[in-house]
Amino acid sequence: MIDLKQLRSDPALVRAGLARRGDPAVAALVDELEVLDEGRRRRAGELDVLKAERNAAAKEDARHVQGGMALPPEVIERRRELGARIAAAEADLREVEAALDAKALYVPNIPNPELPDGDASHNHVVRSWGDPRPSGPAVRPHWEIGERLGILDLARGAKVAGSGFPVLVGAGARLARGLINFMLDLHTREHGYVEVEPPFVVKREAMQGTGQVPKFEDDAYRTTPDDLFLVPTAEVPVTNLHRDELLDSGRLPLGYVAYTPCFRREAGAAGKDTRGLLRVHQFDKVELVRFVRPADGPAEHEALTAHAESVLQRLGLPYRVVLLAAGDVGFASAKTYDLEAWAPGVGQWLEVSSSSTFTDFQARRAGIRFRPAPGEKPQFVHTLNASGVALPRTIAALLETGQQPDGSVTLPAALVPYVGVDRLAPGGA
RNA sequence: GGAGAGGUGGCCGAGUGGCUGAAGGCGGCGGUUUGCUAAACCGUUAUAGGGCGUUAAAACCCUAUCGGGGGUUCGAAUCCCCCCCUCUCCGCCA
Repeated sequence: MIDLKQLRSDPALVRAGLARRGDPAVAALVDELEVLDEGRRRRAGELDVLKAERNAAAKEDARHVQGGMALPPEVIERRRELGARIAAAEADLREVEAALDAKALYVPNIPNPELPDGDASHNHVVRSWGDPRPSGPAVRPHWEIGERLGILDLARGAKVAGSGFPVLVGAGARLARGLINFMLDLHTREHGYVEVEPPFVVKREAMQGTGQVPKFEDDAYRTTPDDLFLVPTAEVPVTNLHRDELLDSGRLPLGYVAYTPCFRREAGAAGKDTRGLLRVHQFDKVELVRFVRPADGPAEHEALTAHAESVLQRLGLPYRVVLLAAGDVGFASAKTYDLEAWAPGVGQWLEVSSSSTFTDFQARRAGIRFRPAPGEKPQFVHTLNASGVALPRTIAALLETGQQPDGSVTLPAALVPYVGVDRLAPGGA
């Protein structure tokens, strides 16, 4: 949520920051917000004066009545008339406030100044890890490997739920389960996260708190008649764990790790890189969420990114870390690193994690605060999250990286205890 | 799903129409006492919006907030209606 006070005190800075997103509609929105904000303050001020009048009158009347005297009819008439004026002014104010709130929810976060200018073509690789296996005709894509091993059944998934709902079978299912357990163990044991299993559906307010709603409502699966949303990421239920709370400052930083399935309609993304496991409507993901003091935000973001990276390192998957440009960062994010694993079969870097700091944007929407020190005023926390990591593309990279000439796939040592075998072979499920 | 009881500040808890932003307690903070610790005692301690003010703050003024929304009333934490949540009992059920 945009900070209206900041917009009022430093409109040039806010506008310049938002302009870097490259969306002209945002500037128009900000213009409207300023007008509405001005109107709201004027009306609220007028209403406060009327209410002060009513409160003073009520006190006076109370003395009168308790002194045993009845209120004269003309006084009651005057009070009624004041009440009517207040009611009218309230209705007027409510209307402006509703319009203001509705607009404000559509304003994205201000990109961090460190981000490169421009659109996605200006994203840049800040570091990489590992030696990518060369592609070539003999290096097959994961969907071929998966079907041949009998661990991936795209056709039957499509029959049951439609395209984009893959079915993992036998060792494939065990691989997914093993990956989830491996990642949860890594983050809880070595990185100090508290594991949670949150609800897999959330209320509209929760979606609004993290920024998926109202602007991106069509990307989510929504249930009727309860108006609950299937979680698009564990970020939503986990961040909202502390919605409308004043956190004890001694508890910060707070780190949670959660496994959930994730559901995304991917409206408008049809046809683009959708083969095999590249883009699906339901997938498994282990997510890291942190609540931190604002001053610690930048260092926490680097640490968080490193936690996600360690998963890929343990899995022996070469990857690169990409800093997103101002025109490409997500709506709620101020700064995002994408982690892209190399998939030699499809010959692409696959985004398997996105590590973001939302500064106080989500905290402001969701009302998540802390008191810096006894006696000081509460402040909004900073929220951060990173996938740690998402499964389908990681499985794609694992299959394509580990494939052998004989058709089998070797698994990284870290995974062997979790899957129970060190290689996947045809018929060996 | 049925019946009943509840939801008040960081926490517990009093409060059935005006004197209540709200008793009391806990916790926090400051102080007195103390060799130190503990205890005792005194004081203090909500959030938000706006005004005024400031380098920035504080102080000060107004308004709102007792689960959420609506209503009655000159006036609502308190009365009425709807909704949400929690607890107890019953039913159903993985």
